[in-house]
Amino acid sequence: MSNNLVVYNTLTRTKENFEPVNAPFVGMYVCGPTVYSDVHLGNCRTFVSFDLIYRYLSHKGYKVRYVRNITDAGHLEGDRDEGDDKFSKKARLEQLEPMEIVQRYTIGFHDVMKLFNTLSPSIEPTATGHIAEQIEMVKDIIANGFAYEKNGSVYFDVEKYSKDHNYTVLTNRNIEDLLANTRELGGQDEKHGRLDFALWIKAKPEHIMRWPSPWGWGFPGWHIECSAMSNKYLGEIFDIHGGGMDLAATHHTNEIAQSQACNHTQPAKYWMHTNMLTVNGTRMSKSAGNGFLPHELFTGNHPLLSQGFSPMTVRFFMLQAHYRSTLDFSNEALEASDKGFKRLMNACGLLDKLKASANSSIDVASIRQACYDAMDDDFNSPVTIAHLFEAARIINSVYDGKASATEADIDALKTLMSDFVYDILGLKEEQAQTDNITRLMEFIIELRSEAKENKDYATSDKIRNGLQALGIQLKDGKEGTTWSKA
RNA sequence: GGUCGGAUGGCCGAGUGGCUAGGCAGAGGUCUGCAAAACCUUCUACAGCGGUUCGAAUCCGCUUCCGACCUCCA
Repeated sequence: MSNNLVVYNTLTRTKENFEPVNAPFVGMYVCGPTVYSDVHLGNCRTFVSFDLIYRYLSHKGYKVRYVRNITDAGHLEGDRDEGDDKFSKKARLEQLEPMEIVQRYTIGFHDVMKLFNTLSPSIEPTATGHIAEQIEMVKDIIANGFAYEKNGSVYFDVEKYSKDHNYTVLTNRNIEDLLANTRELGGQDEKHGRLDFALWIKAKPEHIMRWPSPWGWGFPGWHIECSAMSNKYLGEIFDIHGGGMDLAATHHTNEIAQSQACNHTQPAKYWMHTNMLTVNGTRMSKSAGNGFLPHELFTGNHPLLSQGFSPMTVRFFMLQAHYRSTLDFSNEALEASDKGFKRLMNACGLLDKLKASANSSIDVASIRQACYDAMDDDFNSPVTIAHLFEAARIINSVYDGKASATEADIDALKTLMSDFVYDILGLKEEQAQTDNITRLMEFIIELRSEAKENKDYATSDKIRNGLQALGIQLKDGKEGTTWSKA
């Protein structure tokens, strides 16, 4: 495995050489979804981005343990550590058990991830499955003097922590400014300081999701689950901790404080944050109500869309932007990606039909190297894709007889596309063609060819136009006719 | 208000001191029974104003505009 990879680390705000704590093993923790409603495209972008990272690290030979949690408890409506648990609230609204909510949306999440062709994480732990670990961690933090219990709840003492540690290490903010600008606390608040956050929350009588603890019946605060589970499965220090950029300021900042207070070490060596998907320049989010749901996108059933876009088109669209850039979601941009994606996949489909020559007029090795260079530069998928389009152009040229490739060149092209398009970018043919359809099309094309040879263009055009209407495009080339889905 | 990040051609989106990003759209051409596809050629850029430099989209300063975070949110 070559060791040229650089990754952008939010901790240092620079690109750093990627040097795993314990190579060739890599531990990667990504904050997963809160399963109280459908995932929207913005959520999906983050998971597609980390899927790319997971795939590339694996391709380079690292043995990656990829942990992505499911948050199924403890996520409150507001971050003031009061108000409703999201699951309890949703359960009341829909007259269901909280765990029915969790089950429904967890399955929905997995279905969507599968459509986007993301690989499953190595471990997908749930918050409710790790209550004991969270309680243990809270106990340790109390024992270390960085948390206090008040009326059955436990809070993290941020001001005390910040005396010896850099609480805002991720966001580089000034703690005094934070103190000055944080909202006023409610009058009944139990916290010592206004930046303090809950590690454990006492359950109110009507609260359904509750567990026994040394401090009474309650439930864990949102941030502690990730600290406890990453610690359990990846150790006190692991390589990559990731999530959406929106999590950096609060969730990840608090995770670092918790781990530091418990284990005396920062949990992750590299913090990676993916940028937001926007709609008309504004962040797509659940609360803003501008979220696209995957099925709205696939069916085109949305006011901003003229047509449906397939999951692979959307994945390709996402990969055409760098993961740290915002990506603006629009019908026009998706249409462009749709066509580009089809062009790339069409070239891949021609690979088996290329004829080898004795001479070569192409240079595959330099394209392969350029793809690696791009991916090594903080997973720059858009540049990688640009180089793959160069490969596609070459494949088309060879197919047209306008460039020549040796047997070795063709093998190299096949390997290149297999490695980068399928394995690393995680793209795939939209629908595997069944043998029957392939044979059927061969038969139809043969009939049409006969009509053409007889100069019966009325028949040949009727066949072509009829297929066009069914969404199948015929293309007459020098080597015969090929077809694809329009 | 505080912190941070942006502003690239018709659209999306890379790029960071000198060398074509790429995709889509547009124009011309080759091929073709005609199409489509493909291939070749080609037109639209670097928010504004200063500064540094032999040279800046790229570095610095200011201005304008936009966004994110500071409330749950990937």
